[in-house]
Amino acid sequence: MLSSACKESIRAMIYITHAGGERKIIPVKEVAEKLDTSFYFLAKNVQKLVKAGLLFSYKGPKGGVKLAKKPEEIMLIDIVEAIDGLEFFETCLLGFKDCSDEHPCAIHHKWSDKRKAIYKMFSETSLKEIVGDMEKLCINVVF
Amino acid sequence: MLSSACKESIRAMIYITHAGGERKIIPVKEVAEKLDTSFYFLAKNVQKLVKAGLLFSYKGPKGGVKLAKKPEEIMLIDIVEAIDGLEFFETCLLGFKDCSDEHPCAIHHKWSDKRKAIYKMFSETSLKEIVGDMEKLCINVVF
DNA sequence: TATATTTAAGAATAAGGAGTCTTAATTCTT
DNA sequence: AAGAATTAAGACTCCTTATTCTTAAATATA
Repeated sequence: MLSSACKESIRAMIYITHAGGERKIIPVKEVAEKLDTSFYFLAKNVQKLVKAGLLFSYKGPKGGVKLAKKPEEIMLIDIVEAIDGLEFFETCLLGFKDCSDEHPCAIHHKWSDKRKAIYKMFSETSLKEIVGDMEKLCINVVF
Repeated sequence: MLSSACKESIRAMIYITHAGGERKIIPVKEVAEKLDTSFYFLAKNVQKLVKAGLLFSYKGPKGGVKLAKKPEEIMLIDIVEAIDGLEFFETCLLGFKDCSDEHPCAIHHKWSDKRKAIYKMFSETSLKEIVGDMEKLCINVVF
C-alpha cells in the first residue's frame, strides 16, 4: 500500500527527527548512509518533502535538511501525502468506477471503516510519538 | 493496495457468479465486454484463477469458465492470494527489514490491528454474500 | 473430418516507477 | 576570490508490471 519511496521517506524522517530534530541540520548523505540506501534515490524523495513544507534545506558546506515543524506537528499522513498522494483513501477497493457513499458497491461500507481507521492512524501518529517510542524502547531507529 | 489486475479479477468473479455461478459456462469474451475491459488482460488473469482452483475452464465452442466451488466457498482473500499474493499482509508497513512481533517497529502493533481487520474482512466475505447484496440492493454488478 | 470457437501459453511491446547520473545553483571556508 | 560541499533539477537508464498479440491446443458442431 505504501510505495518503497514512501516507506523510505518515513524512515528518513524518523532518522532526521532522532538525529537533528528541528534544530540541527543533517546532510542527506548522512541519512542515506545510516539507512543503508541510495543517496540519489533518497535525495529525490527529500526534495518532495522540502516542497511539501516538511523539511527545510540548506545548500553548501554544513548544508543538509532539518524539520520544518515541531516533531509533534508532523504526522505520518503528511509524509504519505507528499510522496504517494492520498489516492488510496479516495478510490473504490474493487475499482468500480462510480462507487461512492451515495452509490456504494457491496463492500463499500465495510471497507470504508477499515480505510478510515488507517487514515486515522496515519493522521494521529506524529514523528515525535514514533521516535519517542523507539528511543524509550531502546529500538534502533534505523534497524 | 490491490493491483488493477486484482480489482478487475474480483469484478470478473462477481460477474461470473452473477451470470453463471457454479453451473453455467461463461466465455471470457463475454466477461470482458460486460466489464468494458481488455479481453487479453482479463484472459491472462483468468488463467491464474483457473490455476488457483477457483475457476474451471473449457476450451472450444461453447467453452468458457465457471466457478470451481460454491459461491459461498470462494472468499475475496482467495482471489487476492491468486492474483497479488499475500505479501501485503506479511511485511512491515514502514519497510524495516527486521521488524517482527518479537522485534517490532514503533507502529507495528497499531498496524497489525488494522491489517488483521482487513485480512478478516477479505477472509469472511464470500462471492455469494457480495453478489447477493448487489442483487438485493438492485445494484448492477458491473457498474 | 473440417471448420469455427475458445482457452493456454508465452512472446512482444508499452508504460510507469525505481534508481542513477550530470549539471547548475548556492554557500561556507580559506 | 577560489575552491569545496551540498542541495536542486532534470535527463537518463533499468526493471517490473501492465497490456497486447501470436500461436498452439482442445473441442463442439456441421
